[in-house]
Amino acid sequence: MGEQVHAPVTAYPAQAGGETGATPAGLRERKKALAMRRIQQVAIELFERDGFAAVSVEQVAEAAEVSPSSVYRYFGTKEGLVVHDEHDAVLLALAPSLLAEHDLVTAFDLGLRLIGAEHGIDLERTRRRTRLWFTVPSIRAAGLLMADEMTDALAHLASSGPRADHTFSQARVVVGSLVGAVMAALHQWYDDGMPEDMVDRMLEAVATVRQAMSRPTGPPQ
Amino acid sequence: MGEQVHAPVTAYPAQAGGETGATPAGLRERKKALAMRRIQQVAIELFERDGFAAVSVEQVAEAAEVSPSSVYRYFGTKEGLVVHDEHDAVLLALAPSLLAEHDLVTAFDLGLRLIGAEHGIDLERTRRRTRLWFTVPSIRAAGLLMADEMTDALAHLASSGPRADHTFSQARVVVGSLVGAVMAALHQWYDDGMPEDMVDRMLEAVATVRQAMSRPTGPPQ
DNA sequence: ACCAAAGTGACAGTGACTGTCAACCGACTG
DNA sequence: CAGTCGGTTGACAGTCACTGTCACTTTGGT
Repeated sequence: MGEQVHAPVTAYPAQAGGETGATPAGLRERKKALAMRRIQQVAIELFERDGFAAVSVEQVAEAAEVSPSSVYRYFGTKEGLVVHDEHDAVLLALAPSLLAEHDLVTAFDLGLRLIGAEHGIDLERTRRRTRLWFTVPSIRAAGLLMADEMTDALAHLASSGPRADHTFSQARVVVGSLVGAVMAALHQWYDDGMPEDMVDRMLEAVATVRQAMSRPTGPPQ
Repeated sequence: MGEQVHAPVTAYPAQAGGETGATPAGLRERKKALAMRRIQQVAIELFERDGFAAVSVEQVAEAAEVSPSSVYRYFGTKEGLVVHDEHDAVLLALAPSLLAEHDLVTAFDLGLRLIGAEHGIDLERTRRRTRLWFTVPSIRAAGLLMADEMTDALAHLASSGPRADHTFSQARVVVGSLVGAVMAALHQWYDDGMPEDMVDRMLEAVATVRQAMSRPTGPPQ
């Protein structure tokens, strides 16, 4: 029965109709997307100003002029207000074509550039969200769960397409390690004061892993 | 004020005195460790039987003959009852010596074997906890947060010791990718019905990453 | 205009989590 | 062995995240 799940982070409620282009067609969806953006904006500002714990979902709802019910419908959890990322859907939509033309690691590299560019457009927003990410444990947990689900989704795509040169099991491991590396890079980027080179950090991380792992240091004994 | 943090997972309350050998010295600590083990055992059984959501912390406390306050003091959150792992402290304690004698990836490999052996001793318990891990999103989130903190801790150790051939930044990325790979392997192990070869799966994962990442596929264009 | 479907807000209820405080117990002092 | 000191425990009260439900409204198609 009642229990604080903290979970349905990846339940992108707007994903229903299966979008293709940049701007959705339905007027209904557009309004929803707009409302979500406004609510998230308001929430992040309140969280940064007064502290995540000190702001209740009800306050966010009031400030955004919607009911608490709607906040939960849209974002699932309080943490979802911060970690929900509209660009995730874009990446997921683009992934198949990337994977059709490149090998896994290269496709990941390209996807990273794309996503990074999106985030670079509103870097200040990205900074605010990242600050909350590393400041509030429960937000980080929710974000990591999202990353985990993304890993799974990408591994599925990578192992199901035509050019798939990995089994699902292998793809999962490779994507998992890539995501792990990027997460670490994000952490380092945050520790360094979040300068403008976020994407470069992440790409560099992939390169670092490549180097460290390619050293032929077999299992000992 | 008042907020379900889901966080202090890595707060090993029993770690206070800085243990060295296998069995702690203080009688007080021993009782605490024993109580924690009993509580966790009871909790996991109840969760598996009735479902995580259907069992309240109060019920766990009652079944384990302690107060709810104590449960929270020991495990921090309801999820902590599942994800808390006594072996983590062991790994953390052993890591410095491993890192002093081997390079990062090799040390990780060895640590994996050790930890894996510990878990192999009570494989059924490990299976039960893993099942809950992948069944209940909030538990997975808590576990991922723990893994993240472990990553950080290991990266620190790897970059601070004498033999450190990585900066903290590099070590963090490498460990991050290794942990990511192992997590993916764990997921795959679960999907395959959790046979006896858990450790081998994880080691294989590291090898897979090594191979996938060593392919000289530089950034395109 | 009419209708079916989907979205919205109001409401009540559960339980996870926090902070506090008095009672208590194990560990060292003389 | 008595004393006492620091940390541990359990009781209690309070907050709020989250769930389920339902009447009401809005939207998109006829």
